[in-house]
Amino acid sequence: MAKGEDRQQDSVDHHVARWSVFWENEPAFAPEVEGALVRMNFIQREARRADAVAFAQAQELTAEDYKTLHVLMIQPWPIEATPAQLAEAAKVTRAAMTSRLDRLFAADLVTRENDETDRRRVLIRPTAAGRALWNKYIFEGMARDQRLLRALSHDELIQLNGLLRKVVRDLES
Amino acid sequence: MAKGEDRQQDSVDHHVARWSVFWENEPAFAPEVEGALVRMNFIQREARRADAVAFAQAQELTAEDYKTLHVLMIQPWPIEATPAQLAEAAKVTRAAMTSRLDRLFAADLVTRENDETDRRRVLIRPTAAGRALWNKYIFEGMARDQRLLRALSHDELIQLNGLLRKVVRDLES
DNA sequence: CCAAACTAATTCACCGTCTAACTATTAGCA
DNA sequence: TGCTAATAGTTAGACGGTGAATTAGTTTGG
Repeated sequence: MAKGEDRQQDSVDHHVARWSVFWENEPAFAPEVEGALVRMNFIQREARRADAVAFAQAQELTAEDYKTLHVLMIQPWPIEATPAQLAEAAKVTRAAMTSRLDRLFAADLVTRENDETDRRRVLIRPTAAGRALWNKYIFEGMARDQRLLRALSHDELIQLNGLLRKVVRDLES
Repeated sequence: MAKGEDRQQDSVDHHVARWSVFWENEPAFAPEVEGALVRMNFIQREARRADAVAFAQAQELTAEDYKTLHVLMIQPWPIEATPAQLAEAAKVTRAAMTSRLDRLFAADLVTRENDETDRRRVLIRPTAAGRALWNKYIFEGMARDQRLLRALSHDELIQLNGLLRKVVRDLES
């Protein structure tokens, strides 16, 4: 803003401009910080909404259950995982993963198998139907993601990842 | 990546690199798109987690209830709003807002008043205690947000907002 | 070698959200 | 005017998540 080139605004600019009136001389208020977080929130929300709509129409499975299937399919190990590994990958608690796996198991999309070398553990594997369903939706999901960020050129996407990567690295250290 | 300058990686780079093996020649798979979305998700999740921790320690109010108080305090109108307006600002359904307001009302942080000019409507106003509580937490929240994005310089934050603004404007149109 | 500590998966109670239905009130229009 | 449609807020029931407690199996150290 105020850079000679009169950049187009979004709704977040309006919100932040109004807040700035409250906290004009307040050092804790950083408009660029608040703006960036609100915008990321907006984009994420839109992504979840689009996913939910797609899976609601499909009727075959929920977005959550697809995500579970997805983290199972892209495990580093061939094609099996424990509930705990899946819970970590999907970023939910183990209790939540148990209930997700109940549904996938009931729909014959995964198998539960006792690990004989450590009998506390359970090994989850996708069935043929599970693999087929994942294949059916994986590319549609990617297409939705591309549509979401279609406003950015390839170079801009690389630039965006560069900035986000700095933040993530800092938070991970 | 592969630009002469050997940039530091984050965990998302590893995931995406592994996925790339699956979909090497698949045009629907855009590593920069998936990376950007996963990173935004990571950052948002971290923000929510930090907020939840802060309010759990405080014991006075949940992060959700604070957010409700917040959207009430920063309304464009002097300092009153209907449940519907608050629901839209907080991005939850009206039903969810009803239950949030029940809690705030029970804690004497807001008042409910019948609008005599349109008797379907209810006007919500913060009490003195509600205003005080908002004031108590607003700057801590801003400080958390700044800490979250501390890895970026001022210029980088402006750059980041420029990119995100493009995406948001596209999605809003 | 066995008790204590740890780990894996599950169950349970509770929470906050959502959708859909319902009540009350207002607006539109024949 | 009086009927219909739209709108504001709430309520009811289901869903998915969490954290704590439970059951079962494994590891560790005196």
